[in-house]
Amino acid sequence: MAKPEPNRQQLDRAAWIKAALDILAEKGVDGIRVEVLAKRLKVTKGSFYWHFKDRRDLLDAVLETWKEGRIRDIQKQTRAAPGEELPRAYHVIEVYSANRNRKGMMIEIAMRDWARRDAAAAAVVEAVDAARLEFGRRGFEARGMPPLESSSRSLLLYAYVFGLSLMSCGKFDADMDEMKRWIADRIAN
Amino acid sequence: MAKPEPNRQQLDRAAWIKAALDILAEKGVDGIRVEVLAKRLKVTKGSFYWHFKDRRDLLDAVLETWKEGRIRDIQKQTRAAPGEELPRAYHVIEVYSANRNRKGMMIEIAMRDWARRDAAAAAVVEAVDAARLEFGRRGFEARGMPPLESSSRSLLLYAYVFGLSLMSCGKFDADMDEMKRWIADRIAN
DNA sequence: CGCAATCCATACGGTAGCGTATGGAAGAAT
DNA sequence: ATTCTTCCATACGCTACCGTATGGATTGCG
Repeated sequence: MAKPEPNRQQLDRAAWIKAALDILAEKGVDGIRVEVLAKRLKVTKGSFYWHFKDRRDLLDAVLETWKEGRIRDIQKQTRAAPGEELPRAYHVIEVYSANRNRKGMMIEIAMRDWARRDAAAAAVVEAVDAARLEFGRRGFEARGMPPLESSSRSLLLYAYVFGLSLMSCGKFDADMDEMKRWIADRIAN
Repeated sequence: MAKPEPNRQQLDRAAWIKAALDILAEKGVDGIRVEVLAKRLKVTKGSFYWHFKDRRDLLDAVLETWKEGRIRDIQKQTRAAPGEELPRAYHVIEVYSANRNRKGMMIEIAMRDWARRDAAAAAVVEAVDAARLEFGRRGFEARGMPPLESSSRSLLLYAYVFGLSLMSCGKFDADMDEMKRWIADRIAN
């Protein structure tokens, strides 16, 4: 009768996708190799080719999974705290610019590197970026800022956050925290 | 007597490094394969292993070449227009955020993705970033801004520029140019 | 129990790429 | 002219991976 998922001990697509995301964070897209994943999951690729048509099938599934997750995150935040747009801007900077959320940030970078060469990945990244920018824009507009300024601040915010994550992830200065605070203020106020 | 370079018709290290940088921009580090480069240069890998010990030797040379080029660019700009710090900030944003300099931007991204997994690459990227940030900081300080603010603006400027280049390279909005102008103003003034 | 579907292991052929070994061509040195 | 150095071609073995084919094990179901 094809019940959804009663109690599955064996691997399913989700397990492969999760493993693929792990490697994506570590090694980039080119690191996603089916035989490597199989070894990591303690199975052989016979399993893989049962669940997936080929490697590309997995990659598409990874893209779709990541996209849905990011979009859902945005929607969650949107519903979460209406009327608290200012602290939210700081929070975004906090979460993404720190060494916390390291893996998530790694995936972000890998995704964008991937998007340079893959049309499907580019489309996914673009959709996620659009959603985030729109989210940020609404936050600033809710504080009474005009449309152009809101869009600009939103773009500045996200570009800054991602750009910072690219900068070697190291510290350039002892006053990094103060600098970050100055910048967050500059963007949000 | 080993004269430096009278008139060389054959390939030398520089040719391989240049080809490697081309592929780096197109496919990322993992795209740099010696047999692929050889085919592109119309030779066999017999040539490659004459000029380089192994693939890693080439990668290190690529890193060193890129690093020296970026540092030299900074120094050139530093000497070029002292006293014109404001238009220079706009110019940086212009040059890097546009679709011009596309290949250079591609290499920047590939380098940073590379730096996630390779210590040598990370060190190079960090050195280049440090030089650029210091360059920007001096620019703002020359306009009379205090140290912390200058450092912060410099960091914001570069993080924004690189972050923007990650955002799918597509347009999110019809008013993109106006937004960029607003942002440039926000960063520089 | 027997049967069928589900999920995985094993084995195979094929390509791409690394690094080595060796020979050959072309010019420089003597 | 012979020899030596420089630079590249060819051929080889080896590993990592992809995708397929096929058989085996387990589980739900009649």
